[in-house]
Amino acid sequence: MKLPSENPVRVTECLKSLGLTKYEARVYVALLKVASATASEIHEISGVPRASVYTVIDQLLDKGLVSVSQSAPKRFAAFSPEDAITKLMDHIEMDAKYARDTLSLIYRERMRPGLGSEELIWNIYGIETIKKKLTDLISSAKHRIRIIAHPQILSPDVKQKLTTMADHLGVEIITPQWTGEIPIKMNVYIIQHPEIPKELDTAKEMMAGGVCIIDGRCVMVIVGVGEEDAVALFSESEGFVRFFVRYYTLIFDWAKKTG
Amino acid sequence: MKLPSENPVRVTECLKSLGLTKYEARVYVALLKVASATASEIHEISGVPRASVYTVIDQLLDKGLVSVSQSAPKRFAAFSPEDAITKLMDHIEMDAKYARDTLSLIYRERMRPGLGSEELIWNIYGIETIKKKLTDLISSAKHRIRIIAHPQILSPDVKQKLTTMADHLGVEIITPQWTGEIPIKMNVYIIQHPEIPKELDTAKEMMAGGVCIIDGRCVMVIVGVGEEDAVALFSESEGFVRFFVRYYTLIFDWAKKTG
DNA sequence: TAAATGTTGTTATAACAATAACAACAAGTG
DNA sequence: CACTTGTTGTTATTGTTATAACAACATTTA
Repeated sequence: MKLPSENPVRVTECLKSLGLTKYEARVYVALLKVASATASEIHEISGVPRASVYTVIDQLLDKGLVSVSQSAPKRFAAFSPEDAITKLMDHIEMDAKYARDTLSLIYRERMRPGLGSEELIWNIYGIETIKKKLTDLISSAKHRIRIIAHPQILSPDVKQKLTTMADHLGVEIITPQWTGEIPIKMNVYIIQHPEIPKELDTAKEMMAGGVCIIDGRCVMVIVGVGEEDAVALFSESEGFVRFFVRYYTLIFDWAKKTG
Repeated sequence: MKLPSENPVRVTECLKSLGLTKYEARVYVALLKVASATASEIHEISGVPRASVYTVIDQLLDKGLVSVSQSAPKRFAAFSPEDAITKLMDHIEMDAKYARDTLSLIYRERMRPGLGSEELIWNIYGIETIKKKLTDLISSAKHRIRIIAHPQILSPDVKQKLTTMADHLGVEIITPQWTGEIPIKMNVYIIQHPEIPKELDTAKEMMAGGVCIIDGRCVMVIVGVGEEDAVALFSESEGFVRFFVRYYTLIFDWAKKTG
């Protein structure tokens, strides 16, 4: 298989996630390199077995990615990548729309919004999912937002949402670092090297991520913030919330005393 | 499997084309119906074997579509369809972008643009592909566009493109029907019930679709126009073009005579 | 020219990989 | 004890990949 120096495996994998099989992807890519080709030539360029090329071409014809000339021997040609990718994506987007519409109906009909039972503690994995959830939580606040946060957690989206919310409810943030201007209506406490009181030693690693308390109603605790190990806990459980409100209050008082 | 009355198979198929397996789709849909559920409850709602639910949930966790509470027994909950579908689509769109960029480089490096050898006659399948190709051809005209077309072929896109091109080159259209206003610079000949001269009887079915001649350089002949049997022929072959230029001229002269 | 060789298109079979489906077991709970 | 939970392993199914075989036709060779 003679593909150029861009990563052939990666482009094949990408085409696979657009709905092509490995052979379809390889044949399509091979045809992009030439004006037209016979099945044997496609076999030589792509490495797909010659006898299989015919079946694969039929599939690509069905998908509208290639065209055939009924010459002897038959010759085949690819439509442009722009057209082909657009065509594949249009189909996927239609499926996505149907799924979204149908599933949203189901989701709205269920008993209760949110993550479920109040007494449970939920694990949320993945830094993007965590940030998304955090932004959603901030948006849902009605009275007060209290945050202890490592700067990595304070993404532009999160900061922007906090700034917006600070216009009509209390927002307090304790962080070792804040880049940019502090919005007028927000209370930001910057602590460069927070020393945690000894009695809270067991919660020391909590400072690596953050604690976000919304309305004294729910809490999100961000424990790991790496790309692969990003984990957050979320709960509406009274006990859980109480623990972290106390924790926050302690840190907050201590932060006010030291700076 | 107790899914509601929307087509459960269809939504599962749509989720599969977004990258989920059948079991993943079923579990995710099941979780959308409840605030949270244990593995046994998921099994009862979705029909996925209880022992398999655990593996499937792990996969959905990796994909960020669900969340877990480490209670006893564990409970699981779904993120909203909007978030989930967006997440899946973002990933697919990244793949599409990479594929598009990479393949476009390849495509531009090949020897010759277009559908290939001039002497070949290319089959193009699918009404949307045909319309797209037709629009592209119209765009590529340099001197003159001559069309015999059934109204079904004259989609808004095609008409718009023709109107644009008519501003700086000759556009002639013979059609049994034209909806809307005829653009000033375009020559449109409307023939309500075209009677084809006897000697052209063999080409009678050609009138069902159309013939588009670009610059006397290439021709596209649309033969079938149904959703399933839409086929067009395209060629830059001199002989092919000559035949259809003659055919067009005959029809054109005859159309001018009969009004 | 006939025979040998090569090419094309089609069909069938085998192998492989991923998913679906099922079975079994240990530990914990009521 | 029966039931539930979580885990692991095996089997069955399906779709894709890979290979083999053959007939018909085209080209080359002797």
